[in-house]
Amino acid sequence: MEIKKEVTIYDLAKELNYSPSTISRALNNHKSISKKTIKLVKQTAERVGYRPNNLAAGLRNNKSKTIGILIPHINRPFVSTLISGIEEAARKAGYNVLISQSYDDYKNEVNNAHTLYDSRISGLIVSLAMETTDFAHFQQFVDQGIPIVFVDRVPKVFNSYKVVIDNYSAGYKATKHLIEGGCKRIAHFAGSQHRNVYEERKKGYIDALKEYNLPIEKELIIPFKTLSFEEGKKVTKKLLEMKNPPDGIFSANDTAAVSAIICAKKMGVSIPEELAIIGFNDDPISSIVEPALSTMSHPALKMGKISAKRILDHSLKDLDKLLSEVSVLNTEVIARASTKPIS
Amino acid sequence: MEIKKEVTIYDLAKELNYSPSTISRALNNHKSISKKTIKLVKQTAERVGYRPNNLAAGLRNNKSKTIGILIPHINRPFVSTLISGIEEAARKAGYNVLISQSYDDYKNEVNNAHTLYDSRISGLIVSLAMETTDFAHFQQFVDQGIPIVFVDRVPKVFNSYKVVIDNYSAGYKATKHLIEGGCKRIAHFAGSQHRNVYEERKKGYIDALKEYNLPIEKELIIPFKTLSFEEGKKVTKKLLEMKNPPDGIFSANDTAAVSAIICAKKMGVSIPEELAIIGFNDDPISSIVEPALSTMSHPALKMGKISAKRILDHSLKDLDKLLSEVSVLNTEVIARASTKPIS
DNA sequence: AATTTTTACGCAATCGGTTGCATTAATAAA
DNA sequence: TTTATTAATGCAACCGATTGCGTAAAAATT
Repeated sequence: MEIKKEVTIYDLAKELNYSPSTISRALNNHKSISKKTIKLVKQTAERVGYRPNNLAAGLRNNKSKTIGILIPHINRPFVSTLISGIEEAARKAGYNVLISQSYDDYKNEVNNAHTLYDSRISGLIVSLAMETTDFAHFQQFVDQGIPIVFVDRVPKVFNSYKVVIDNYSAGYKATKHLIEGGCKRIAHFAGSQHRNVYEERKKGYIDALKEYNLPIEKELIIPFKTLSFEEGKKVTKKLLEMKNPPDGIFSANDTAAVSAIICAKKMGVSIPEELAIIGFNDDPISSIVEPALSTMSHPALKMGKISAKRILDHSLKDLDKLLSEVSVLNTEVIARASTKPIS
Repeated sequence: MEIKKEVTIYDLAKELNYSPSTISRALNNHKSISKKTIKLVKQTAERVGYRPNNLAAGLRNNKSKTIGILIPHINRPFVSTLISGIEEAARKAGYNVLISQSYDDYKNEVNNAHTLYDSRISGLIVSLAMETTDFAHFQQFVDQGIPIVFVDRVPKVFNSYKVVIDNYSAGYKATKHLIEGGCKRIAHFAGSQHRNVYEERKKGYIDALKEYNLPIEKELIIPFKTLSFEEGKKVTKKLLEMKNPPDGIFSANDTAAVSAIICAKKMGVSIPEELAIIGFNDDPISSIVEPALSTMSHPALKMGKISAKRILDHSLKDLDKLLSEVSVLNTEVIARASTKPIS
């Protein structure tokens, strides 16, 4: 199988008796090239099947029109929708999207950051691994003026773009929703306290309890490792076997919340009467489980689009300036059958 | 903000008094470079924070170590898991992964194929858009000897790598499962007949009916556009309002199947006694819905890994030769509560 | 008509690795 | 010791697009 020779701007130049510079400028709509020439060049390019070589352009510009994504796991509803939003915005702007998953492992995150850097991406979108506390692997991007957008799971200290929801407020709202439904003993399924999202949700939970003069009980605040289905079932079983079991659960994600519903039902505990449950994320399973899970909305698509936009707009900006813009999106309680109506 | 000068192999060359060629070869473990030199070069590279420029290497080699993915929608369980599998295998081999979604639109698919080509990917993994019937946009890859792996939704005619499940057999098994549970009138939620997956599932369905001497009734074979939740509800309602409603449904995906369960329950139809339902894919919702949905397994992660492997191994192969290998994976009935046990 | 400005384009260097073809030094074989 | 090999490295061209600077021709201005 012979490989066809690719057509380059040099071929176009020869064909049209122009210099490669003119071809290049014509293809990029450079203002110093006449409309007529531009049209001619583009038509010819189309006709002969010219395709630009991003690698060559990228090398020359020292940056490819590519956004890199570094997330824990692709195959989770929130993340895949986030990526979808990024991809859509990026593609509209003529950018490609590189993905990599850390599997919530710090070392993978470091390696992937380097690998993405090697492709001279023009921006990086990151959702941190569960236990990442050191951010040196992002420094090289900063050194090169490459914008970083942290999304959802963001560092507290690192100076950069951030796109988040108000997790504190969300935790507060979720807990308040349970309280207003009549819950007196509310357990919390908490994620890693290294991560802002889980730390803040927990704070919101605690402050809501305080607000309503409910006691904060250590044994009702369960630290999870991964907020998985299995973990959720185990924890729920233990909780319900307590002499004084909780009458409400605020879970930091839907997966664990759904497992709680299933476990509680199996144990004959009625939902929401004996145990009200609210989750987080509005995953597809949350509206399918029975009773349907009340949860907090999580605008994944929008967060993705905003993140991409931050990067796309970055080059237009005064450097130094707005490098640390934080976008905080709103979330709301999605009340369904797993919690009681406000009494 | 000043941008730090990046360190290149030329800097390493100067630092170590070697030529750039030697540095390059050392970094790539070329056999003609002494172990000592290799070690020295790599240590120095590490120390001074050298990072290779993929764009430069890619330009020279006319191919970047990158796998391109072209799928309809990222945020679907099957697809995001497929991507996860691809990403994992690719990264292990030092490859990056570019993603793009067609949104099941032919024109997007064409554009994205070109855009991915522009990045000189070393292989393309495609799951076709719903209505794609022309494959000219893939020709440029063939012309350049760039391997294409079609996965799940594959063309019938295009000569290329393919990774699929045996959809015919799966359709047959699913239908047989319903029949053996006692169903006599089985409806089928069918997808676009342009796509192998849906066409073959339907054939399997039909042949199973024939096998068991059940009549094939046109009005029970429902052509869906997108197999969405909304579509599923509408169709189910109509079906159940027939004078002679079906007692079983084989849906070509889980989304529509779950919607059927929910709709049937709402209408007071008992599942599986009056209506047995089996879906396809084993999406997370299928085990959460009540009654839990029987479905066909769909080895997304494995399909992803195999697809990536095809591309990674491609360069090792005799060209011309095995360019059209087809990998067919097995699927099984996952029997749950939405179908009756074999009688 | 002479001068200035604008328009439209070309020249050539550059981005950072890679690699075929030397070349030199070191080792082995004769 | 001489010659043949082998090992280790350097030279220089190349990949394809971009862009600062220069220039000729056309248009505008005086």
